[in-house]
Amino acid sequence: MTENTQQQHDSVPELPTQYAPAEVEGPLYERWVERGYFTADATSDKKPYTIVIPPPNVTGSLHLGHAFQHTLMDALTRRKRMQGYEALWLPGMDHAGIATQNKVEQQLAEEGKSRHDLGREAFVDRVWQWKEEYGGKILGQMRRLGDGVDWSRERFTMDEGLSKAVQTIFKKLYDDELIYRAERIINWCPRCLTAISDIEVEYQEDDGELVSIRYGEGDESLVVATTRAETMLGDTAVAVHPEDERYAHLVGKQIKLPLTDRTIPVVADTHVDPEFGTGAVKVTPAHDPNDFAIGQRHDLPSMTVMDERGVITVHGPFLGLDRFEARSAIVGALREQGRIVAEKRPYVHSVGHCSRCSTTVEPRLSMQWWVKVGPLAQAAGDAVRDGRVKIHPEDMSKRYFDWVDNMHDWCISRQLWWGHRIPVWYGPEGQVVCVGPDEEPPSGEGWHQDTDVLDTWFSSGLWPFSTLGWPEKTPDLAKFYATDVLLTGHDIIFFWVARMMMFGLYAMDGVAPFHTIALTGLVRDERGKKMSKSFGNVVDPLDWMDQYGSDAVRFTLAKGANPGTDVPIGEDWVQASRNFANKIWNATRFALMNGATVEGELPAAERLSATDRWILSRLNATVAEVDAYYEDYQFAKVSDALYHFAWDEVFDWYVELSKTTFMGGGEQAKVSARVLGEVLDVTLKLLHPIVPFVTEALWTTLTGKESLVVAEWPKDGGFRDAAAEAEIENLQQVITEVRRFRADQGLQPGQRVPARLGLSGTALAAHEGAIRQLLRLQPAGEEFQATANLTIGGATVALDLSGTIDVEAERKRLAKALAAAEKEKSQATAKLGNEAFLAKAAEAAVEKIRTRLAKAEADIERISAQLAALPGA
RNA sequence: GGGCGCAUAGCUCAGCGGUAGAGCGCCGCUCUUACAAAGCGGAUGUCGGCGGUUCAAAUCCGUCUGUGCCCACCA
Repeated sequence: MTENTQQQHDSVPELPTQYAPAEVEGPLYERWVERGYFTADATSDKKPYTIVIPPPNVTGSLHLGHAFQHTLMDALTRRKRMQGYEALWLPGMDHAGIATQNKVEQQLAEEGKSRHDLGREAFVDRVWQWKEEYGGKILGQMRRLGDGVDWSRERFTMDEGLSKAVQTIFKKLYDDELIYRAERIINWCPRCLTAISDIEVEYQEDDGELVSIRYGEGDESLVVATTRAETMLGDTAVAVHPEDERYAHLVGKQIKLPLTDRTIPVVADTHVDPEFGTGAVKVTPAHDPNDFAIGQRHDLPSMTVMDERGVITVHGPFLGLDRFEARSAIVGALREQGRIVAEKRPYVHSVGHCSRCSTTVEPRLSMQWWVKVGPLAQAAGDAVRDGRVKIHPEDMSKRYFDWVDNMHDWCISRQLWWGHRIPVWYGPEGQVVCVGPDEEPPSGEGWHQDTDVLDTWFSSGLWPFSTLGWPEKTPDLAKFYATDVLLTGHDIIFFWVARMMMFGLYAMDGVAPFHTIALTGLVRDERGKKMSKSFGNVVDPLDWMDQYGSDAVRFTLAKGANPGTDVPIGEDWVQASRNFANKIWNATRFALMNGATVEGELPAAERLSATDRWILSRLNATVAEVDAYYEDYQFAKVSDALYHFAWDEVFDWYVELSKTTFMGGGEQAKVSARVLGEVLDVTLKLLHPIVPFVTEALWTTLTGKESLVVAEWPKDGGFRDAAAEAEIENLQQVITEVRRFRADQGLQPGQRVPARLGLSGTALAAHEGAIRQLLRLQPAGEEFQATANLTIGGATVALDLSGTIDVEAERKRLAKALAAAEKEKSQATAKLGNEAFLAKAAEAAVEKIRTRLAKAEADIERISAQLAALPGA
């Protein structure tokens, strides 16, 4: 080691031999926040780059799905920040109406109370109290992950500004007649006691029972089939197909409804499928959406037979029974009367369940508020159709169109207490007044506000602009709207993405809320199975972060992020990523020990060794590659490219090849130290958006500069050196082949072998030191006897194994190589003998084959000679 | 009932018209200016089946099988 590098060595801070993320990560994050790196400036001249976080539920805690999406969003914003954008990643939480209300109701239940014991106002206070105490656990976890969000702009969907936004847009939609109130069949959850929208219903195949019941008497009777016998109490007709001759004589007649003293008409409706069941359908307008539609067409009365808890309200033997008890009781009663003509059980059919509590949904006739989605959805579809908004990956756009082009009106009122209360007042004489945010609600005798609140997704639909201050014309809104990328799971395209598109276009004068929708898959376990509590395979990312570091978790997730596809993750993989972080750590340690530096100009190309030029050429190519992948949201490819470049090319080959140079000292060592510094500088920058902690710790040590968070993103300087790349590839081949030979000969890795190298006339001459070093080859002494001669890529390596050469092993090795080369030759020859191929294939393809052939022929000649030269041949 | 996707090494996945790849796992040998959480070397595939297009198919088309997801007012 030269004096100079020794000096630098002494001045370098000591790094431990293992990276300890737990000690590094926390303090770094706090420092970033304190220095305001993540705080965006609405007044800056820089171009904005904005991402709003999909607001996690206030009740939520960080799961791998969040960790995954956050890693990607963080990587995007960190890179853009480094590229000189005014980057804003805006955090916040969703009040999560039903989920939160359920949580607090549970808490109350433990005290033996219900929300009704408290009353509305006190209950809502209690929820706020809960939020302060337990809510937002996820925010702390986001810090652990390293999320570079702007905490000064944190928002909550129930905060004052956002509530104002909700009221403003409600009023605007109401005035534009895009919000209306109507009595319809809605999905009702008898446990949550509220209406829910269509997409909050999850259908699953349940075992049911299809019973066929005879309605009417004698000639004037027919058989209907149903899985929901309890609703028959509310039947107000039977429907048949108009062209169904079996029932033509009954259409228009009244028949007796069993178990009641009512008669109901038989109506003809084309909705009925004559092929299905008996071709006759009982019609219960108040408890089934299809029946409701039939009822509308035939002007049938609606008869509600259940209350909001699903309890029968019809006087008689079934009064007070729960809907499922009533079902069996009614079937039993009908059986006694001999009216059950057929039963089929189990009968598997699709049944709707509440997505919040899994209770079977009860379709129910009720008065609710609706958004008329037609024009809004049209605009939302058009924005994607005409390319103003792009969906990644593209095939997901089909799903988006399926939805927006077929959307039903959206039921937005919820019979809950926690949420944005509907800003409508009703007067004593039936007046209905929608009140804007700056207006006084009507007061006086008989006036009262609607008691319902809005669907949670109503306020989250405003998120990309409400969080920036809308409806006020704030500097933030001007600077950061429209946002750039919306990154979220494909599972909430309908819940959230489509709604933001509708509201954004509507409220912001046709400007879409983002130009790109990047959809991610879902995180799964290492066997590709969905993570769920019932499988017991749910992993808390915090555990892994504690054990392996946040960077390891982040890198693993990014490496799995193939566009739109699900991401499997297992602990082994996190370990592998931790190993990678450790590798980066140690490579940098090595560099520091050898005086790597970023000080001073990078030496001109003429002063660089081929090894230096090779790595710089590869470095620049990698910058270009990584940028291209980032622009295409190919995070897996970004990570993969960096992993291999860093580990294989820089940490293995370049570092190993440079060791001789460093040991040699002198001018060349100084040059390489500068090159290694450069390579590390750029590599750490490239890695930083994905693994921010370890890179920050190392980079600040390496450069002595303030922070990588605000460092400049590398640019492809355009430096390429094909000759150097070819030369180093050749060098790698020589080394690999000799190593293989050594391994075949059973030589131990460290064992030194006398060797004579024939490199003159090849570009490899300059690498003799490295070759000898990496292959443990000693100079040939007086007694040197070449017992093995290897020829690789124009170089010859003669080794003296002092008679210990394992001729059999060598013969086997060579025979194998010869067979491979001969196969290669015959393949290439066949190809080149193919007229059609020569005529039609691209010139480059043909040239490639020719090169292969030439190489194969040379190999055959060489290997044959070596075989012949073997003792005893 | 419609729509979309996927089947490639033991596992999880890239590749998507011109010599089958990665990570993990597996088998050897090694403390060698950083790193054993490492290094070096090695083994492993009728690219789901069958047909077709092409000079050339894991890659394009058809079909079958298996599998996953989404949508739907399946009485």
